[in-house]
Amino acid sequence: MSAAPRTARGEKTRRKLLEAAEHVFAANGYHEASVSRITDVAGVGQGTYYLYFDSKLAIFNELVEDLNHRVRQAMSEGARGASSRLEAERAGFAAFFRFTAEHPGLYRVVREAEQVSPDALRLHYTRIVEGYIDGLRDAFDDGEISDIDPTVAAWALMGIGEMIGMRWVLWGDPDAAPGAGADPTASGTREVPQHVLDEMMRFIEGALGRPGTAGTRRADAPQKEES
Amino acid sequence: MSAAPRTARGEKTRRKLLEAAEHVFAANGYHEASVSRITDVAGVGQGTYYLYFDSKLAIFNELVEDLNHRVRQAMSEGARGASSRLEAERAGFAAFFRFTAEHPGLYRVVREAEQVSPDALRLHYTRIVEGYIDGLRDAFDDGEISDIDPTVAAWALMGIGEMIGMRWVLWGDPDAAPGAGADPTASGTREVPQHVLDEMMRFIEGALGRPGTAGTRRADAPQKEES
Amino acid sequence: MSAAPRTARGEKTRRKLLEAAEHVFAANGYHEASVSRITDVAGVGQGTYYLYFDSKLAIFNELVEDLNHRVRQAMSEGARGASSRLEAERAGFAAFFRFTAEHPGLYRVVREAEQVSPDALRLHYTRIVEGYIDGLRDAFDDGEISDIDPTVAAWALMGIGEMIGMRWVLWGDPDAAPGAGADPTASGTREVPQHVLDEMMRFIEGALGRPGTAGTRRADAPQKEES
Amino acid sequence: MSAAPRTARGEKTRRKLLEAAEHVFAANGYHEASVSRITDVAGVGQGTYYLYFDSKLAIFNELVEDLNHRVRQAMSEGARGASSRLEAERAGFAAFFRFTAEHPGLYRVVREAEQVSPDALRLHYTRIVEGYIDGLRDAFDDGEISDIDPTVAAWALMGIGEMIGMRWVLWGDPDAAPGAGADPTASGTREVPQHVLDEMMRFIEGALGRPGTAGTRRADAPQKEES
DNA sequence: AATGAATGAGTGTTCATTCAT
DNA sequence: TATGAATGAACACTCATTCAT
Repeated sequence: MSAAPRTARGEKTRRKLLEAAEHVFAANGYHEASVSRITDVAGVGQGTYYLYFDSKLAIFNELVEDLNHRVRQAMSEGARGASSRLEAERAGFAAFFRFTAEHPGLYRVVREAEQVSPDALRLHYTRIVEGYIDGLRDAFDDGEISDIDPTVAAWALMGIGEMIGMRWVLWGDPDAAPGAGADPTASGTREVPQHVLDEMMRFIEGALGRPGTAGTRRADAPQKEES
Repeated sequence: MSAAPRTARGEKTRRKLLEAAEHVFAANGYHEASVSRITDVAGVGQGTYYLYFDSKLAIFNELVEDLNHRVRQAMSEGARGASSRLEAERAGFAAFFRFTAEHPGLYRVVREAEQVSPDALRLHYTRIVEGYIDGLRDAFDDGEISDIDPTVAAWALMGIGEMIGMRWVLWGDPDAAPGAGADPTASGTREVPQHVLDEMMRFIEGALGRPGTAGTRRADAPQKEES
Repeated sequence: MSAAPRTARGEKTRRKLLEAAEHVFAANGYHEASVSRITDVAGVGQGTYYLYFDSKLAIFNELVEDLNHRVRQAMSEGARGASSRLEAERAGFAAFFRFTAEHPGLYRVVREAEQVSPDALRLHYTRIVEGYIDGLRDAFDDGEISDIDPTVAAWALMGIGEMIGMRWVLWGDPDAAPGAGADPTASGTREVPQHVLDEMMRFIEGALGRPGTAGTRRADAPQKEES
Repeated sequence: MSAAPRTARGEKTRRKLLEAAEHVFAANGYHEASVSRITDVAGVGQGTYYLYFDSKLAIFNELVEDLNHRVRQAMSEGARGASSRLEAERAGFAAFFRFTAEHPGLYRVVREAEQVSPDALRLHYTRIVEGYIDGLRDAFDDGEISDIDPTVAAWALMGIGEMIGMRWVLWGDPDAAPGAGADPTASGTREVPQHVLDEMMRFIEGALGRPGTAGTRRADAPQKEES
């Protein structure tokens, strides 16, 4: 049975393990990572691991959780201070891409979570999507966007960000030889090109439409979140 | 070294292995699957596997390839006979969701490919995206959509389909108890609700804009030209 | 059960298998070699092998036997026509080294036989040694060498040839980096340097002593009676 | 990665594994031996093995190394206290044969090393030979032997010892039925008969010759070690 | 709190051999 | 006579987890 650390020393050990796990999972993916590699990197004994975590999965879940907090924080910080809804949206995406570029392992870890810990994955996406939904609701209420179902739109936005991020941040140069972009050790400093971000925003802007215009005809049938 | 089957019997065995592999990978994911599980399901000896495939990875790659052909075929068949570009688009997505519902393993396999065989994954997405790009180019040439960069738009569409599919086809009912949607053995017959498909298409329709305008020009092109 | 070939075609197939086996065993050693590699090289089906040989070991034994005939033949041919016993001895060794150089696999195969098929190994050495014994007996009878026990001397000669052959033919250049001489694919064309052969013969000549004396009598029997 | 044991318990386990490996390799040869057989004999779990050794080969190499130290030690201890060079030589050989008789696996292991770990084999022989070379040099300097090239002579001595040891220690009684001497489990208590040792020493004594006598005529061309 | 030693079930893969055709 | 398909036991090696200290 793992236990919460009861001392400052224990607290520190636990943090070391989490940090080590992030690196190891990011570099190798869940299955390639091993508990002993994590404890090596953390500089603690193998047995120590099980003082703080019940299993290999436990630390992974915690990591996904942690990553989720951090992306969302990065996104809302990025969006903060934007002068318009759309600008905020754009800044949020940019922050997301930046975070992905700086933590390419995030992507790997999260996508592998699908097989490893589906609940963690669902929670991760759902929380981000909830942020989008709130934003879309507010935007609609403020008359800035059309009456599109915010839940559907939010998941669409999630997908757009994920795919564009994968394509331009993780894979990087499109002309790279096959295999190159797949190098897990490739530096994650690639940026989404300005032009791509622009076009993506045009796409989204169009999608979300204009209030009181075409595409808003269903205002009379206000959407619940769920179908 | 694996060999292509030289006899009808061998051909049959190879097919049995591929089918077994699809089920086993779909149910368990790549890492949880084992070659011996595959050969058990196929009803052949373990050694027989290596007569046809060089490694565990080899059959996985072949499977991703195969799945890629099949989704794309399903999508273009679904889209065939549509009376308009948008209808075709919608039919394509519907076919994609149907395929996903019928082969939930597709999703699992393809997403895990990111860790396991990144090249296979890239090829998979890229091929689908290329189809989108072609369609978007034609649509633009025919004056049906705005001048948005087709590559960016195509990846956005890919993301939308992927995420909506994950959310509504694979996870199914949103109120399901956590864990339920993750059940790998859960039947894959869920459909994307009509309303979600509608809203998603509204989103896309808006995104791709109106011909002769920027995607954002849409507001000043009043609704009379609404289709 | 294997069978002797009953047709000319069968005879040819059997020979192809033996030749292939020689190459494969020589290149890889017994354990690394596989029956399927042999049949591949021979250009026949795997099943065909078992028409002619009962097991993997069977062909190995036959090969050792065959090799034994060939070295002995090479040695006696080499020695033929020598004008004196010692010259014959030297020519025999030279032929042995030449054979080893041309068939480096011989060495490998024979030495591995120790673990694989000890009887074959014993027979191999014993037969060669018997040749030495006969020669030594004749030499003694002709008053050319001392009265040393021919059996002991013969085994000593066997050891000398084997070790010198290993050291100078198989390992080749003494300054070669470790690992280099071990390369199983290294060409076996190295020769025992003249000087080494000379010194080795001096060694043997001294060992076999002078007729009518003990091997150790030699010092007081000065060189005038040198043959 | 294997690790050096950090505790007394670990030290003990490592030793148990090495001892078990010696027995198992000696009895079965490298290829027939299995890691699990070794761990069974050692009485530890399979995984434990890999705590101490990186591979099956690693323990084999260590064993050859270890055996090498032990034979050489046995040989120099055997030779210690001999009153003359020749007596020392004889005592060294006798010790070698005794060691072989007590550790028949030595032979098997070392000779199989040729296929398995050629570098280890070369090192093994080379080290023993170096001891011979030193002895021969000293003997020459002391005027006890002729000027024969010490390197060549040393390898010849190595070969003589090896072959005589194989013939009389490992195979034992010459009239034994074929197969008997090959029994890997046969007790290794056989001795080289007195007569054989005597004759072998006569052979060697003659070979090394007397200083300033026939057979030494090449004193004017002092030998370098290498041709 | 911390550790390193120990475990054993499980993995992908190989290969001598058999057999139906 | 010849074959290629099929087999399954065996192997080296890994790793999440447990435990005595």
